[in-house]
Amino acid sequence: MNAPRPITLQDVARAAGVSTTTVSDALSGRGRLPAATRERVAAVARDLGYVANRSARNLRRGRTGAIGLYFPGRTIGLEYYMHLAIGAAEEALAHDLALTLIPATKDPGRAPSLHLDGVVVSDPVLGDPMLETLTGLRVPIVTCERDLTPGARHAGRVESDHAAATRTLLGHLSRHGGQIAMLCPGEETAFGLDIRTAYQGWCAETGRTPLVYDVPLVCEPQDVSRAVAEALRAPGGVEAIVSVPDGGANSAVQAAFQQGRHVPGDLRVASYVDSPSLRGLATPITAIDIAPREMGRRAARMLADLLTGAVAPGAVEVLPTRLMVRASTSPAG
Amino acid sequence: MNAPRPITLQDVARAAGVSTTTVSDALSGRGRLPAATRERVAAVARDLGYVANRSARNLRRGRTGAIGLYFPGRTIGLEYYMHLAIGAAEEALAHDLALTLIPATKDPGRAPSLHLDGVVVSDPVLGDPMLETLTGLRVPIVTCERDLTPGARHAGRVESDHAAATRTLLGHLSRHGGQIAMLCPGEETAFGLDIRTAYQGWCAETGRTPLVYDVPLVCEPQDVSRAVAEALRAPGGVEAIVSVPDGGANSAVQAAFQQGRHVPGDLRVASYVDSPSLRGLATPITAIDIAPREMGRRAARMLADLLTGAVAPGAVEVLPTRLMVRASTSPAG
DNA sequence: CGCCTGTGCAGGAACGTTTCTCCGGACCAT
DNA sequence: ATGGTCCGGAGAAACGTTCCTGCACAGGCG
Repeated sequence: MNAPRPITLQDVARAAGVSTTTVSDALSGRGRLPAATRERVAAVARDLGYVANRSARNLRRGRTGAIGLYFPGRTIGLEYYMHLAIGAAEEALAHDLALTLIPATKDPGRAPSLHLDGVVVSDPVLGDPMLETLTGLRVPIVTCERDLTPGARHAGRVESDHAAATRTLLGHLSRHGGQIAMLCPGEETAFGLDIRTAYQGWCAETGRTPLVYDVPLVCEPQDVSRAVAEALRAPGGVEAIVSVPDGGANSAVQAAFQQGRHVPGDLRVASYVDSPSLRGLATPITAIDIAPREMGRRAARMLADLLTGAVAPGAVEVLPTRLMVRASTSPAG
Repeated sequence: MNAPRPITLQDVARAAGVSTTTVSDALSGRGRLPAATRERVAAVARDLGYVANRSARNLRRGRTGAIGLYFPGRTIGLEYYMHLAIGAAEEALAHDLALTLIPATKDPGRAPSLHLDGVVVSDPVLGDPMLETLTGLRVPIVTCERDLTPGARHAGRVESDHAAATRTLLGHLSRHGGQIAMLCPGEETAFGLDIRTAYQGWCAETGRTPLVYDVPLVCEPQDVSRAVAEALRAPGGVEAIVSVPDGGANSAVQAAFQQGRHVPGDLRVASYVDSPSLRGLATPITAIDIAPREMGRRAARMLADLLTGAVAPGAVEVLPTRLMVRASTSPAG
């Protein structure tokens, strides 16, 4: 518990018989030093167990050494965000940045106590007051998915091509020309909006009637059962159902069964969001891997690059998605 | 983007016509200053929008201003941890600390780049090499649940009384003297160990044969179906099944149904871990609320208090749990 | 009137880095 | 020899706080 005073640059300098400048330069790769000196100093530093004091470094550099991660409160719990957070933390650490969790606070007055070099905002929700608070920090912001707020301009963005993914999934599901119903969350996030729009576009192009049912992203089985029951009564016949939330897909299978439809024989069911729990079901469910961990990684990397200037503001990166075909939509299933 | 130079103590001092010492004292409540001066200086600071530079403060105080949060990689994804993380972040912020996510790293060599005042370790897993790495940081550690590592001594701990909760749940389930089967994760965490031990003790006391089935904390429906099928063949008759993982409870209900047992009429099913998804099922499932958010809060608070000296090392806090009775175990159900 | 205590504040030295500036010497060409 | 260039490195000033120390003045007491 009684901490031995940490080793400082000065300690290393004394031990190596050089100035602190030389030590700093040697360890950072700056300055004009012969390789021999660099190595000698580095060896001394290593032996002494020197580790730079971040506070001092940050003070001097005018940085904070940390980036924040914010996601809207309603949909926490979803494992998607957990993986995104871990991916972001890993990548941040690789860039020598700490990943600080930003809790949604009622009181934006406390926000100034956030002392960050930049912020990653995952799935900004239209109208979320925290967005304004974070913008008020006047640091670069990278969003995961578009911010639908009118006039919002952020330093960077990573997004998935949900429109393309939706069409791929619909194309995979479509077989006999029947309707495909979709259980989809609202339009207050780019995620929900893009999927919905793509679905409606696809329906128009293929001459189908859109069957959209509103469900929250964290949905309850009742919501799903009701929607499925209603969908199966639609004129023209429903040949497939897509539940956008991963938590709703299994409920859809169950609900279909209770309506006397067997999956995948009588009805195909897919989830939009993939998750491990879909893979292990009695009837494994087809879904789209939207790679949350990679999303977190890329966002953190982009923010880090934005901070060093390696990337110019306004950057946009698109994350590939993969359709994971499983028994719930397989002809053989 | 072009940042206007932030307001410093000196700026406030100049504007208020006092020294930086006075400003610092006025804002921090230290020193010998009349209330009038304090208020005047505070007003100036507020008007100028002064916000203290954390790096400088931390450097001076020899602190880092951040605490870390670590949870073992395998069970990430569980919404329990997400809520715990948010609770910890909220409480940390209230104590003017940042909550930094610590990703599990293969390379403990990079760990020194973690510059933290303390660490919260959630559900330490026996044999996790990161535990040693974190201990090597030589900062106070608060664990959520006991660390089973022999000889492990941490600065503080928050835990739930899983033994008592288990007995409460078993008492609630027991009705006709039949067996109660339990699907339980392993003994490499205090969580699994305590539940298992309490279950076995209870069985011994009530003259029952323990029926324990190993399932991972993130379990797949197959694991559960298999265990349920096996349990229902047990001699003496099974009157209830407990799935410790929340993700397994609904699978257990389904599996029981496939074995011709109706819940709760023919068989009662409960989850140990509660989660929102259990509440919304067709047959809502009884479970124990182990309050992850509060767990995160308490752990962060304890760590903060440990840092200020408000709490002495060796502190242990026990979190209350609540049995949430729902239709899956209700006579009326 | 002198001394002592207490009040209200200012000075200034840290904390550990980074980085700008500068300096001595070696080396080369004139 | 003289001047210029380059190399290897040292000095020292920041960065914005905190906090220890000290000073001036006021009032009370003998």
